[in-house]
Formats: sequence, structure tokens, C-alpha cells
Amino acid sequence: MENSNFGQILKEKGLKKTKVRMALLHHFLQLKHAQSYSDLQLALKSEIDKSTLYRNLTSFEQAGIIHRINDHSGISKYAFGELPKEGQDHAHFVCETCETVYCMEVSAPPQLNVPKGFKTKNIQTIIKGVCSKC
Amino acid sequence: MENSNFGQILKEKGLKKTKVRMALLHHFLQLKHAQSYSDLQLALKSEIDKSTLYRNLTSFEQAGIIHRINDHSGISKYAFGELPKEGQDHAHFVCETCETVYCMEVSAPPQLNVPKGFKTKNIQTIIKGVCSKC
DNA sequence: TTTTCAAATGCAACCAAGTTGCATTTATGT
DNA sequence: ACATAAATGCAACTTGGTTGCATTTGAAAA
Repeated sequence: MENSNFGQILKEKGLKKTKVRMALLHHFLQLKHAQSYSDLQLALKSEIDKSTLYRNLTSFEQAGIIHRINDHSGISKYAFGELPKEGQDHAHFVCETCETVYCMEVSAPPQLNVPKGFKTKNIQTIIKGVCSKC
Repeated sequence: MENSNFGQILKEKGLKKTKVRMALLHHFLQLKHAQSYSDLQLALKSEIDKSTLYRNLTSFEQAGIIHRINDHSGISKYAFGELPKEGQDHAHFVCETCETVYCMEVSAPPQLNVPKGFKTKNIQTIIKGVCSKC
């Protein structure tokens, strides 16, 4: 996978090809699990300014390159790939031991007793447990 | 519902009966939807110190008087009642318009393709949509 | 290639949620 | 009424995230 590839992804999304974005993209593409701001800051050796990083995370999310995950910790994590717009075929597994967040497939959404007058638009599921490494 | 009742609840849980706790308990018992720290601070007319409030929210949660909810906003909300330990019969509905969080029943949990080696302990569901008032 | 201009960056200052240490106060058991 | 452990209040702090602004840079047009 060469640089021309990353540049292409950014171009398709209408985002300028910058050093920061290339580094971020490179990082996200080779990761299996979700990263928090501090994970990223650490991994990228603090080379990226805080606000620049946050702004790029937002751009990437809007462009559908990554998606934002809110596990029950209260801090956002980010993972490669777009979140499906409608219905539910994506869930997040949070390991209670190592705090790692994994994306998972869902074969059938939960059955909900939503009262009259309530309109469901989106369902997000957090699974807590222990991952295979722990 | 009189004060002796509230005092009884605290006693059963091994918590001292204090002014702050009585006020908090009184407030939670008459609420239908989840409250954030700032909601509580506002509702209680800022009479309660920040750290005291947080510490009591933690105590109440540990005692099973309230449960903590993490909608995708990143800030914790608290609602009366204990969260079921095993399985899933509780979900949270977040109104996209008014930000109100409601507790809901779940009749059937989602079907998940959890890989081998992963142990599921708990499933939390956030439903996003529009509530009956909005 | 050079010019140009919007977009991206870096920096500092800021806000809010939540935590911690510590001195003081208060609820409860004896 | 007394003693003691727990609860409170306060200040200081940490951290995730945002904002305003001056400077830099990517990319498209000349």
C-alpha cells in the first residue's frame, strides 16, 4: 500500500492531502481496534497538534473514513470505516480488562418495546465482556 | 411518601442519612428521565458541592439506588433504579431533539456474532430517535 | 512556473466533567 | 454526652474537547 493510495482516498473525499492527514490515515488503516485521542497522540509521537487532530478526526468522520464510538467510558474512540446509516449491523465490544474496543457484526437487532409517539432512528449497542487476549 | 421512607432506603443500603442525600433521593424519586450532573446542580439550586454530588452519585450507584447511563453525548446521566446485572432487559432512549434520556424495556436482546474467545457479560443499548414530546 | 486563495496548521486560551487531598463538620452507636 | 468514622465543602487539579487567530501550505488557475 503506497502513498498514492492514501492520497487517492483523501482526494475522493474532497480533503486536501497534508502530512498530518497522511500520517493519521496511515495509522488508522493498519489498526484493528478503536483509538482514543490519547492513544493517537501517543502513537503519533505527539507530532500532531491537539486541535488539528480533533479537527481532522471530525473531517474524517464526516467524510466517512472513520467512525466515532462512545463506549461507556465517556471518552470518544475512533475506528476505520463508516458506520451504517440505517438499521443496526454494527456493534462495539469493550473489553473490561484491557479497555480495547472492537467492532462487531450484528445478525439481528434487539426487540424493543418503544412506547407510542417515540420514533426510533438508530440503535447502538455496546457489549461489555472479556476479549480473546485477556 | 414521607421522609421516614427516604431515611429507610438509605439505612437499608448502609448509607448515612444526610441533608444532601435526602435532597438527592427526593429529587430522583420523582423523576421520569435521566439527569446529568449539570441538570442536578441546576435543579438543586447549586446547594450541593460538586465533589459531594459526584461522590453521592457514586455511592447511590454502588448501592443500587440509581444507575449511570452513558448516551453517546459523552457525559454521564443518572436515573432511579438499579441496572439488571445479567442479560439485557433495559435500554436507553435518547431524544435527538430535546436530549432527554428515557429508560425502556427490551423484549429480546440482539443477536451478536461474537468471535471465539470473547466472553459477553453485559449488553447496553442506546436508541436514538425522537420522543413523544418532540 | 508563479500567483493566488481557501483550507489546514499550530498555538494559546478556554470550558466543562470529573477527581483528589485535606481540614471541618455531622450522623450514629456506645 | 462522647467518640469515631463517614460525609461535607473547598480548592486545586486532570483531561477531553473547543475556539479564535495568525501563519503556513496545498492545489488550482494564470
